[in-house]
Amino acid sequence: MHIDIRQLRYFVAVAEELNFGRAAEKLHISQPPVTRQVQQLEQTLGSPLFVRHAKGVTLTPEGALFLEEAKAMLTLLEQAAEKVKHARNGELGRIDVAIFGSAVFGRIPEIVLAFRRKYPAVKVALHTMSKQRQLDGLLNRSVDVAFNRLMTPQNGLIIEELSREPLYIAVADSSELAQMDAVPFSQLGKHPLVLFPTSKLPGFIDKVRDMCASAGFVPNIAQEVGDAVSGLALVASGFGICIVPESILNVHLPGTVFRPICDFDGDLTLDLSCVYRSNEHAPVIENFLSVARDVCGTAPNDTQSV
Amino acid sequence: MHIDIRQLRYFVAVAEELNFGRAAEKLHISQPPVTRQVQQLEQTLGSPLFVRHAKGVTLTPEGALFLEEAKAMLTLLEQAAEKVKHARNGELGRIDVAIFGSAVFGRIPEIVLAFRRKYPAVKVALHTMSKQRQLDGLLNRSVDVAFNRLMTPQNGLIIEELSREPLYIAVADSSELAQMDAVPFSQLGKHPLVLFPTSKLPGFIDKVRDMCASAGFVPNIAQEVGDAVSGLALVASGFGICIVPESILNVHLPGTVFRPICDFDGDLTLDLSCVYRSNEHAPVIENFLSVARDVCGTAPNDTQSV
DNA sequence: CCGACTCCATTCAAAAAACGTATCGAACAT
DNA sequence: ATGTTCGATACGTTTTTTGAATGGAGTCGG
Repeated sequence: MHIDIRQLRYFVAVAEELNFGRAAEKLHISQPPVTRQVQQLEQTLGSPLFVRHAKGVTLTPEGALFLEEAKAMLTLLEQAAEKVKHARNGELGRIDVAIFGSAVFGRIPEIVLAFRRKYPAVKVALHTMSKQRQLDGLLNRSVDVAFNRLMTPQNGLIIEELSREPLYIAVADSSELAQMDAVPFSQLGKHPLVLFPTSKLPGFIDKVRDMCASAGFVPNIAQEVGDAVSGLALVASGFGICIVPESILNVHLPGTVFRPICDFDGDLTLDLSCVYRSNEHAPVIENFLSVARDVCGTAPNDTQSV
Repeated sequence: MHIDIRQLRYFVAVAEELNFGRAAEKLHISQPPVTRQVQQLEQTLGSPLFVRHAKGVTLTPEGALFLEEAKAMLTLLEQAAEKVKHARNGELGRIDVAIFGSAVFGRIPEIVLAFRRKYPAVKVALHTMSKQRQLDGLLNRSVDVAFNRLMTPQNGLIIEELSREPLYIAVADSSELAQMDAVPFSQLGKHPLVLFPTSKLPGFIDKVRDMCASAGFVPNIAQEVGDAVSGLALVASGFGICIVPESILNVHLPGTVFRPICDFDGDLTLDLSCVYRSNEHAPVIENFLSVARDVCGTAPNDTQSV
């Protein structure tokens, strides 16, 4: 009643040799099983596949038709097995990567491009989302790798720093600060600050407050904006100044210039980290991480977890 | 070492239920065989397909990938069996039909269209060729059904008359014959005849000679032409007259008119027959023949064979 | 015309594989 | 701690598959 792969193999062998005996030889078995399996196949299909005559056999029209189908199935089977092997090597599949808004100005595009070049059969799905959604996504497995900054350690997740960017000040080119080669940190207290909202980059606002406190003043936070480009636009319009990581220097907005910060002996950098599940060892993800490390020139063990 | 259809079925069942026990129930077997077949499949694929945890199982990425492939294979298998069944019913496949040059003016297009409408999945290949090539093609199986006229019985082939057309005379409209409602047969001796060459329609020239002999004169064969339209063109140019079967009346060539023949008590018709192998019982061919008979309104037993 | 040969089908006993019952063991939940 | 759920394992039984031997139909050459 049921068709068997073996029946297909035997049938194809006979169809190719047009001779039961030689087919059996090719299959490294004796001839009777070949006869029986083909007979069985013919019975389940309800139609003879060969016409037997004294000198070998020939395919019936139905046999010729079924030969095509049988071959297709056998190759499909092999290809399926091959695909699984490739998936196992992380060369095939899909990876969901969560990024943050201004990530497109940094090294993340480089990473994705390098990965796509190395593993063209892997589908990379990029999702821009907030830090909290990234964490949720990682835990409910809708995200495999998340990129963000200033991550706080989290149960079951590994945070791996890929690079660390110095902070710059974005100022209007009409501003007096634009005249300086580098802006002393103390100036931050004397100008209105444009910052990213807490929901988008939690921790950054606290980091700025801490830095200012250590320098003995409180920042004058004038406005929170949703994304880096909007912030720069406000800066250009003379609204205030903005603290940005180095990658934002790739954004050339008329009316704004970037200046390094001087006269501060604390930490004036912002990290770029990737986050992934600690219990996950899918080859696709590991391959992606290793490409990311490669692009950023870091070793795989610069990690912190809980 | 080898993947089995059963393994695929069991795997798909488990993947759909995400539970070995329920899958076994659905398959109407006990649970251990399911476990074993899936284990075996995983081993041959070299990759786990499920992660087992206390409450059922979930698919690994490789498992999800292989599930798609497995389903595709199973449906392909069913479709293949279905196709064979259709081929067996003559609803699928290919048929090679040989026709003669001027057949396009007769009922053959009707037949082919009716067949295509009834069996849209069958590919009909039409080949225009000479009578001898038709016979060769039938014997070497490159042709399944041939249409022609005045066939002589042949070993292994069945000749079946589908219709019988009265003969007409094609004359130039400027000719005196065009004035008559019907042309007396005796007039054929008094005008030059345009005929088809022996190679294209063997027998027709002899038939004409015989008819003339029985009427007591010899025809004046002026010219042999390759096809009916060329013959009519010669007629229009005043070269002579032409004996044509009724279906040629569908050809409206300016300068020619057709007239029935009168005053002859012998046979003034030409047959349209189809020829096929007597030992062949492929359903596609039988279906085609039955459509041809249907279109021509003949019974299936108007045959002559050797 | 007859015997040798080729090739597919069948028989039958042995080997292999699949199955089911019973049981184990781990992971939760109460 | 105890019961429950669910997948894995052990093992005896049944089913299926296999191979060697044989049968039987058709073909070829002398």
